[in-house]
Amino acid sequence: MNAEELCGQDNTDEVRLRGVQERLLAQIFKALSDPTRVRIISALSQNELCVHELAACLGMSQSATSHQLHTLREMRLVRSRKEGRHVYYTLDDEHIHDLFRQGLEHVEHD
Amino acid sequence: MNAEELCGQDNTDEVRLRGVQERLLAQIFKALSDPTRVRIISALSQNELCVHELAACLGMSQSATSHQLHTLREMRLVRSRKEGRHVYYTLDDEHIHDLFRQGLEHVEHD
DNA sequence: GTAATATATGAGCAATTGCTCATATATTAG
DNA sequence: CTAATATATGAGCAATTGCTCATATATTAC
Repeated sequence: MNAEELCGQDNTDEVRLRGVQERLLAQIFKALSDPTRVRIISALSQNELCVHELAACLGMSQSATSHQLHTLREMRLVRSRKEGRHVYYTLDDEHIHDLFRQGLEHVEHD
Repeated sequence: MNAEELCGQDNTDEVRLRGVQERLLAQIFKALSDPTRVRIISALSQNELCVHELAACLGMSQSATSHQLHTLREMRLVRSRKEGRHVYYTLDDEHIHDLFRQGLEHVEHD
């Protein structure tokens, strides 16, 4: 049995696609792999918040919060909406909410 | 509105519990945040495999594979079973399988 | 017994990361 | 206009991480 068969793949295109998906998946999980970012997702799963509200909520500096939001925005896990001086953040879509909640369930049932 | 209210929490015990859960959740996501580990989970979601089979499948050294399996075992995402000289790994439970598949769906629908 | 095979693990190192600090930009208040 | 407020971002630094290399342990083959 060769390595591809052990991985449960025989079609070359499928293997390539799977490889791309695994990298993308790792990126999403990576975005969720930091406690601060999980707390941000957690807070945003309940309220739309602007940066300085989030910073207060996390007990972190404006700069640190903004940097993390930048990361989350790049990963398309959050969306921002500008209103005057404020920039309000929300979760980008229901998928993220679901992934977060399913992870939380996993933690709760431990 | 104070910071706790912005986080959607008013009860102190709830806040503490939520904090613990967020850390645990970040740990699980962290374990899934590396492409190599995602590939391991992906492979194990299809077959039970021993270390050198996994190494071949990943195209990585025995040592690197074993180190990553150690991490995954510590996080209780995989389980090992010894049989003679071989140590066979499987996903620890259905929850991990579900989390992996839901993440994958998210990637596929992008 | 020795040799070969399978796995685990400590040390070390380059790359990445999450913060701080300083600073830039943008909007509102006076 | 100037001052205050809200956010973004580059530089830098300490901590973490994912690998390699060497080596230890365990099992099987002879």
